[in-house]
Amino acid sequence: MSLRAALLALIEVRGPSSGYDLTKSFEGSLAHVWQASHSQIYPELNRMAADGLLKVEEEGPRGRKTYAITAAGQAELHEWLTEAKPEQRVRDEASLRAFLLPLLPTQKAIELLTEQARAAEARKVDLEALRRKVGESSFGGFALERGLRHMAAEREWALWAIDRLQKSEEARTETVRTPTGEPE
Amino acid sequence: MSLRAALLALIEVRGPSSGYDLTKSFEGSLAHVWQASHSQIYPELNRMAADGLLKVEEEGPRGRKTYAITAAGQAELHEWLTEAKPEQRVRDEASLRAFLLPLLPTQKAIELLTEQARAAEARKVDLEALRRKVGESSFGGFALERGLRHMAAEREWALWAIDRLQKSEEARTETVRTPTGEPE
DNA sequence: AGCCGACATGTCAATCTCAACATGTAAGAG
DNA sequence: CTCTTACATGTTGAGATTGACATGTCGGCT
Repeated sequence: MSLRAALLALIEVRGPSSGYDLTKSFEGSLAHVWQASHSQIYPELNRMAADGLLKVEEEGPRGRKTYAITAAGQAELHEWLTEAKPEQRVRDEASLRAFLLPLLPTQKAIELLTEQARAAEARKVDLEALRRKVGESSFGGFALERGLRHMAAEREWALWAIDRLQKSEEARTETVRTPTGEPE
Repeated sequence: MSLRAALLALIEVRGPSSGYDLTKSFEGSLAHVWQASHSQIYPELNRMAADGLLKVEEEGPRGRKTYAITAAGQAELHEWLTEAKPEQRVRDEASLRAFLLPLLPTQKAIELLTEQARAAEARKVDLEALRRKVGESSFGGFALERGLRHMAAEREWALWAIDRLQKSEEARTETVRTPTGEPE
């Protein structure tokens, strides 16, 4: 359902568009939040036209078909935006990896977390650059800010986890050195 | 690949388990990070056994089959945990909704964001309760902390977005009331 | 004229996921 | 003995997604 909503929304804001245009849009800033390639988009546009949500407004050169949103399409989009209950479940490889982290030896876990903190920081820098480029209040601005905040949270979590692992490792080493009682 | 990794990891930490056991595990705290139902788990276990990652250790009453991890399975798990590059792409309905937020009239957007902030807070409270229940350093502890931080970020983002929308709405109303120059 | 890159649309097979359908056993309560 | 609940394992059909295959056009450069 999300692909439909995304396509309806894109056509709503861009005006009548071809599958090719929409594919390009999915390669732009939208790629940060949802991905779809032409092999998914073209069939979906055909289905949506068959369902009356879109209509082929114009057939141009090179077989180009321009889809426009219909009243039914606008209704469907509005319905999705306001009524449809958002999918709550997370299914995120990063979450799963965080869950399974204790399976790794401390040192290896710290290495991975360090890399992850670095990656989150890099992604944050990218998003900041994107914001400077597209301006404060461009279309995807809310999503951009959201991404930034989540990346910051991710990075801080990784640093917290590293710290925790290091402390427990120190405690362990200490215990080994002086198994009982005070040192010396 | 993630389902395989999750199943291998569960069997690694739980010891030999049946599909039924593993299905129950997916209904527990693991459900916060990854979901799988028995209709996905049973066939996957069979494939993994065929691939030599698991072996049927024991057949019990009621057709119960207990799967144990093999050396190849342990190798595969270790490989996934340490070598496999994590999937970076996000495909998250919440992100898409954030992206499309400007399509809504300000008031409606504020309503939805308010609900979202509430939902994030509720989820945060749930996770805190879970942590109190299972203890500080239980198996999923890192993922739990990560979830908490992301929920906090989500809530703060929603509040920020509400504030921003309210300010732009006030500015708009103000402009309407006094189209040019100073009031009065 | 020939070639290349961008434009433009499709199909297909494989994989993942979900909800629904389907079947049967064992244990305990009444 | 019957009923219910938990145990236990499947299959199947539909939808989502990906990567590879496939085809053809148009404009500009050499």
